[in-house]
Amino acid sequence: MARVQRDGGDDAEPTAELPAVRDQGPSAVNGRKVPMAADKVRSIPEAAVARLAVYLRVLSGMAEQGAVTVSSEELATAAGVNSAKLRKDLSYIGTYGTRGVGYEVDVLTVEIERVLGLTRQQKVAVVGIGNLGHALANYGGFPGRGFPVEALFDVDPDLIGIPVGGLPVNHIEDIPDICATRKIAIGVIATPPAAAQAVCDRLVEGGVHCVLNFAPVVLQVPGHVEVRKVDLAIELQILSFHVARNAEQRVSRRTAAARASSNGEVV
Amino acid sequence: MARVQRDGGDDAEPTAELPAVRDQGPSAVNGRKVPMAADKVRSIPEAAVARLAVYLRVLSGMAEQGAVTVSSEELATAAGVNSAKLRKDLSYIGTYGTRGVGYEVDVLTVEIERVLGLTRQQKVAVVGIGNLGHALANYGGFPGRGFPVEALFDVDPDLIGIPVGGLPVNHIEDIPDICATRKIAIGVIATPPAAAQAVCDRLVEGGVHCVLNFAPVVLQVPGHVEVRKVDLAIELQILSFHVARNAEQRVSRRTAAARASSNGEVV
DNA sequence: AGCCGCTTGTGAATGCGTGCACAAAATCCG
DNA sequence: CGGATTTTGTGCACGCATTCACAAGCGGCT
Repeated sequence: MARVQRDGGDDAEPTAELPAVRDQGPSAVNGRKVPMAADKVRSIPEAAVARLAVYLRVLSGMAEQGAVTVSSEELATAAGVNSAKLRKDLSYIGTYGTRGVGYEVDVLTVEIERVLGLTRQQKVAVVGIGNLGHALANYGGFPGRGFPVEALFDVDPDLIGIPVGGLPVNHIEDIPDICATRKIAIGVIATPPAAAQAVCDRLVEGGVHCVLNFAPVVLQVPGHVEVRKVDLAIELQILSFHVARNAEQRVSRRTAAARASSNGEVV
Repeated sequence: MARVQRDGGDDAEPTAELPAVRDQGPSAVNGRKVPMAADKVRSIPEAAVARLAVYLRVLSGMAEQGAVTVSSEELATAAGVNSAKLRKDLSYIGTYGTRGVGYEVDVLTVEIERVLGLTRQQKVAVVGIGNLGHALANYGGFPGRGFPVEALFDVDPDLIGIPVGGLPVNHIEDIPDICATRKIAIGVIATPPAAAQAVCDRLVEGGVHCVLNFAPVVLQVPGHVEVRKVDLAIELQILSFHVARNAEQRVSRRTAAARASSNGEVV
């Protein structure tokens, strides 16, 4: 049966609790610090993972400017969070800071990359070479390099074989085969909404476990598949909500002010 | 002073408490329903707003298929959430359901649209007419119509004046003027990261209160400006994290299985 | 009319994430 | 070498969001 798309919230997975992931001898092999992190990985909150990615980008910017160490305060303001949150986020992946000093930029970079799985390259396939798909394909390895685009798909016969961003477009029918043989890890869906579910099914069939969905539909996927969605319309509508809310507050403030002034009060 | 980008989480606003949203005559069928909702609007959790937008889309799909009423259960599964959450989300905007029956599709649609501020059209400007900006400009009023793109900007002199999606491209310098005169409500930043902050400042200068940022930078904006960001790289890295996590679990499960089998246990 | 079954709306409980505040640690300096 | 200073790491408390579970309410059926 098809499970429902998980979207930053419901954790009701069949992963159960499984508190016994760690090996029996807990302190048996204490020499290294890595195994602890390996245990901890499972417990990093999703929100923290997203922020880790932000820290990583900020760090790379700092490294370019020759920074060697960075304090939690600096890094936090640069990333737009408060320092306590940053430190807690970092504590999920281990303790790589030096008290009284800060963090070594390159150490932290490497550790975050490791936790995010960026040491291995994740191959990406883009499906739907329309306006958006075109843009994605031309991103060329995607920012931060580590996500090479290794397959493109579309239904349009006129597009098949045409190279986009240096890669020929294949037909959607070939998704399962090509994804399987090229070991695609992440599928990006940039098709019209009507086609998205079918495309997604083919991706899953091809062994893709992670999907980034730009189509405005709720995808149904088996439980082991991770879906993230990026939805333009929804982002705009959220902003619209804030516009409306602010306009409303402004109105009510104005009426309140009017009322107050008619009462002779000072605003 | 520049406030930091808020990003789906910190709600530390002066929203106060105001617990009782009074519940006078429920079935009193007071001619208007607007005022009550107007009070409530402020207290809708951000996460719920995002889901309301999803419900809206699902509802419009159902309306097209001729559905008149829908139960919370149906709507919930179609939207990929559980029904309790859906009902609570809807309860934030009022009580428009009929017990024992469900919700009228069109009533619910209208009410959600009203809360999200979609009754008024929000004018959009797109800055940065590269691959992505091109795609955005060609979206043509954006999905769900209600977000007309009314201005395009870029630095490239070769692009100035060229119509993209039926709209001429203006120079970035003119952002403040044009946004102000055309009453742009939402600015979309699709520039390279280096230019994003300057563009954002100009948008704010032009009176834009809401920004949708595609550039991989943390924007600094004054407190009254709402920023939402869509970051490809971060989405991919989050997926990458899940790939790594799953791979790891699979490995540890395998080693566990190996250990178990070597112990003669049955897995 | 009155009962029955169905579905909503919501109080209460639970869980999770955030922010605070402080102890622990490390460096620097006298 | 010891104290002052700085900054990390984290226990704790708070608040928000999710989920549960059930009473309230409505339509249909007899």
